[in-house]
Amino acid sequence: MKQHIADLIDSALATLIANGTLPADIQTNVMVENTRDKTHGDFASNIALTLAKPARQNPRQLAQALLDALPASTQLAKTEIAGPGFINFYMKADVANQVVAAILSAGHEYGRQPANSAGRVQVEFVSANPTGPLHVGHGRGAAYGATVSDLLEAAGVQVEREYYVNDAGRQMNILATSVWLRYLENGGESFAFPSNGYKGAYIHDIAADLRARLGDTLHHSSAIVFSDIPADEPAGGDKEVHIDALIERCRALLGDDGYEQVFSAGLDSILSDIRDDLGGFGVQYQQWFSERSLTHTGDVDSALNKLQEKGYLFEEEGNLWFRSTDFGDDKDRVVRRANGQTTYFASDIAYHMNKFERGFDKVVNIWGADHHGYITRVKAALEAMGYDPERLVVRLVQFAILYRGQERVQMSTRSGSFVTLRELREEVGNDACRFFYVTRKSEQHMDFDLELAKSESKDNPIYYIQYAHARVCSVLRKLDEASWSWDQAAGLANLGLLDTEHEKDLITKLGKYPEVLQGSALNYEPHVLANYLRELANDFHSYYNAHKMLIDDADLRNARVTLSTAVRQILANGLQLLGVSAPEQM
RNA sequence: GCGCCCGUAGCUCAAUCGGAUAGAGCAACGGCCUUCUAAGCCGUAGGUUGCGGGUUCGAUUCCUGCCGGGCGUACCA
Repeated sequence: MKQHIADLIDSALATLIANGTLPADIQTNVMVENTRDKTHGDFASNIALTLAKPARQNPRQLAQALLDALPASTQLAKTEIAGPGFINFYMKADVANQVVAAILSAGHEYGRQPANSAGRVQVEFVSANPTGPLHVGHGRGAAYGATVSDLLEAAGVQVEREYYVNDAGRQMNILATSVWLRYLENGGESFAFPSNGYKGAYIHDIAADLRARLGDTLHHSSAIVFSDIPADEPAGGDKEVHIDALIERCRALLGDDGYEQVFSAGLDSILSDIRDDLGGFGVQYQQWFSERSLTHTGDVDSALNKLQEKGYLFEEEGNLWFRSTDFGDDKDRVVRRANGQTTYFASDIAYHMNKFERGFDKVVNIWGADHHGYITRVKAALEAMGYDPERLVVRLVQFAILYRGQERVQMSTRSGSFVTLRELREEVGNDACRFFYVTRKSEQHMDFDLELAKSESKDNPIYYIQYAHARVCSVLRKLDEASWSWDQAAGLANLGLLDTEHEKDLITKLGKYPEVLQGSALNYEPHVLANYLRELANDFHSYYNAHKMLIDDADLRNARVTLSTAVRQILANGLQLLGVSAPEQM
């Protein structure tokens, strides 16, 4: 419809240029938008306002000239000039009503673009370090990433969802050492657990499993383990030095094979827990990408070689640096330390090279807001390697602050006193979790109120929307129980009877769903769809309250029930995209 | 210090890539159940969009300077 109106305006503009009203070289950019206020019609164009200056004409007069030159259309009911020079367009009712038939005929597919019609995109999200269970902060990234992925898929994009597993580096070594120390405790040793170690209960579980599987093959006495280890912080030492020394001791005593057994026991257990957790949250991945694999496959070396060839690496004090300042970064970055160890950033460069080599049209990274400092340097590396950095899209997700009533819940992974995503899901339910997380713009800070998410009342927007869906189902059940009949074909034929404000508003709202979905997807903004569903539910509740559907007048009854089922279809489609169930009864 | 994000009703947040009178929900106040689910609906009130300039027909939106908050500024991952 927008396109149709734009074509009409283009035609009118051509006429005005031909008859000399407008200069031949004028720049025209026709924009047709939805009106915010229905007293302004269904669609509006600001074309007369934008052309007023270059054409040196009064905008309202120009608008009138355009209307005089506008070709006749069978779809428009009327046009008018309003305000400073807007042209408002009113659709004929039967044109607007066609959306109901379109929705019922397409059903679940309504609003979706044909699969794989809009390119191929990778979405990487969550990618939390596998050092412990996911906590509520990760939940927002999970819900956001999953929803954005599903929305893109609905927009016709072929989506590959990926989790980058940070299974390399010091934190993982701290984890392995923590597991081993608990294993030793489990075998009867007693000592002060390092203040910088992982103290969660899950470490005990992993250690117990390890002992059950391997017996005491990894056992050493605490006297040997702690001999000559620098003091921990509570004893007046440095906790970092302390834990690093323990890591080295662990490696030395266990050897490569033994250490690997402990290491992978921790990694495998936590990773499978994360997988299970996300699966339960309705979040699926096509790919779990291991950071360690980048070293094994040689991707890290080849990425560094690539930068070397292009002349962006230099050595200083034994370290190998990437000259990222050539691409707008604040300072250059180390990619390989003097001791030969490559840095995390080097893995990141290799990983992004790997992503780009896989040929996606776009690569979307969903990162926690604390990673925003990395955007510049990663894009710098991509550009240096000869890739187009514009193909990398980074969306930052701000942290969600959890409240229990008025009280703020504190979180800390290391101390083990955090609230896990799993606990949150069990407490408030998956539907409320998924919905609450995406109901705000991702870059907005967000307060997640547990009490509100749990409440089964109208305060809780998710119940409100689900209830609208259930209400339509309820009407159909009543229809069955009573002696009423319902004929969808007759309903569609009688949509012209729906002339109340409530009904016209509902139909208008339904007509906007495809572009809401499209805009929500392409801008990575699920909250737009969430808000739309809230509004649609609101319109339906108002309608339901004002007019009875189960009435004697068969034509009107058929029309109203038919409209209601179209609303139900859109609610179901939208909720499914948000990862929320659409219950038939509540 | 520098960089990025944010600042909108008492609270939590919108505002369709510059549009018309800045909108919802909570909370407050007043109404609506003999009627398809009151898990709902209707109404009232609530604003100098942090502050000051600038750009133009028109600014919450773009530019600039302040104020306030968050994050970052690693040879950590």
